[in-house]
Amino acid sequence: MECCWPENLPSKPKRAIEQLIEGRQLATQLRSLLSNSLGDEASTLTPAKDLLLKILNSFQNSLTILNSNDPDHKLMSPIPTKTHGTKSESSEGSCRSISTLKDRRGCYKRRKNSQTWTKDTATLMDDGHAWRKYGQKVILNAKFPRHYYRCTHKFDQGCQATKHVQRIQEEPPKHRTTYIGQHTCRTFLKAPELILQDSSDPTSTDSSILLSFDNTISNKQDTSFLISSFPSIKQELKEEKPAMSSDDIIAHNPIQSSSSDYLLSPDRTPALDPFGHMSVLSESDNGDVISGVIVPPVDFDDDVFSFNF
DNA sequence: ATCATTTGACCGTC
DNA sequence: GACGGTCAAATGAT
Repeated sequence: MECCWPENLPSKPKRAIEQLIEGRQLATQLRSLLSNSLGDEASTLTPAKDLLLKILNSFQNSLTILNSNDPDHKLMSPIPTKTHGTKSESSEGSCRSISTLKDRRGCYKRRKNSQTWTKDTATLMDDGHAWRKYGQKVILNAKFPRHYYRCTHKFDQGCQATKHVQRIQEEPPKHRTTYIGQHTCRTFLKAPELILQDSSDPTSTDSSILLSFDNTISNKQDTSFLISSFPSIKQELKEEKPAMSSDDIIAHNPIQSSSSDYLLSPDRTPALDPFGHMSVLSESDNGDVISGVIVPPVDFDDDVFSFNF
C-alpha cells in the first residue's frame, strides 16, 4: 500500500512549522531569562535549564520531521488513496462495489480480529489522541448508552483506531473505554490548534492539570507549549463534554482527573498511545522520529487495563 | 463558513 | 429477528 500526504495537507504542516518555530523562539527567550536570572540560584535552576533544553530539542525534532517532507515517513500511516468518490467508501471495505450513497449507510464489517483493549476509569480522561464521536447507542442490559468514537485522523490519515466509552457504574462513577485497533496517525499534526488554544477556555485549565509534568511548572502559560507533545488532549476534553448525556454529566468531572493520570517523566519525550503505553520518540539516522513503546504503561492509579487480542 | 455532535436509519453478525 | 457498529443528514457551536 502506498503512502502519501493527502492533498489538503500541505497548508497544515506549514502552519505547524510556523507554530513550532514560534514555540521554539519563546522557549529560547525563556532560556535567556533563566540565564539572566541565574546567580546564587544557579544550582536550583539547573534542572529547569535542562528541561528547557529538552523542550528546545523537541521543537527542533518536530521541525525536522515536518521539514523532511518524507512521504514514506516511518510513522506515517498508510493513507487511503481517495480514488473513490466518498469517504464512506473506505470504511472497512465491506461495501458492495456498486451502490448509491444512500445505500451505503450503515455498510461496514465488524473487525473480528482487531486488537481491543478495555480500560476502566473513574473519570472520562484524555488518552492523548484526538477522537471524534460518531455514534451513540443504547446497549441491551446496560444502564447507560455507549458512545462511539473514531480517530479524528480517520479520513486525513487513514487511522482506523476507534473506541467506545460506556458508563458502567453510577456510584462510584466508572467508565469502561474499549479501544479497537491501533492508531496509525501522526497526531502532532494537530499541534498548531492546541498551541493557539484559548486561555479563557475553562477546559484548557483542566487539561493543564492533566499535563502537569511536575510540581515545578504549574502555570498554564508556562506549559502551554508543552501541550504540543499531546496533540489531542484539549480536543478530547472538548469533545467529551458535549457528548455526555444528562446522566453522564453527574459523573463527569474533568477536574477529578488528577495529575497522576499521566505520570510523565521529563527525562523523556513521551507520547501516549491510545492504549496507555508510553511512546518515546527516538531519532533515527536520517532524522526521522520513530515511535517506540515502553512497557509498562502509564501509572493510572487504580485504573484497570485489560487486553483482548 | 466550517467543523463537531446528535440521532435515526441501515446493515452485518450472531 | 435482535443487537451492535457505523453512516450521514440535520442541527448546533464557534
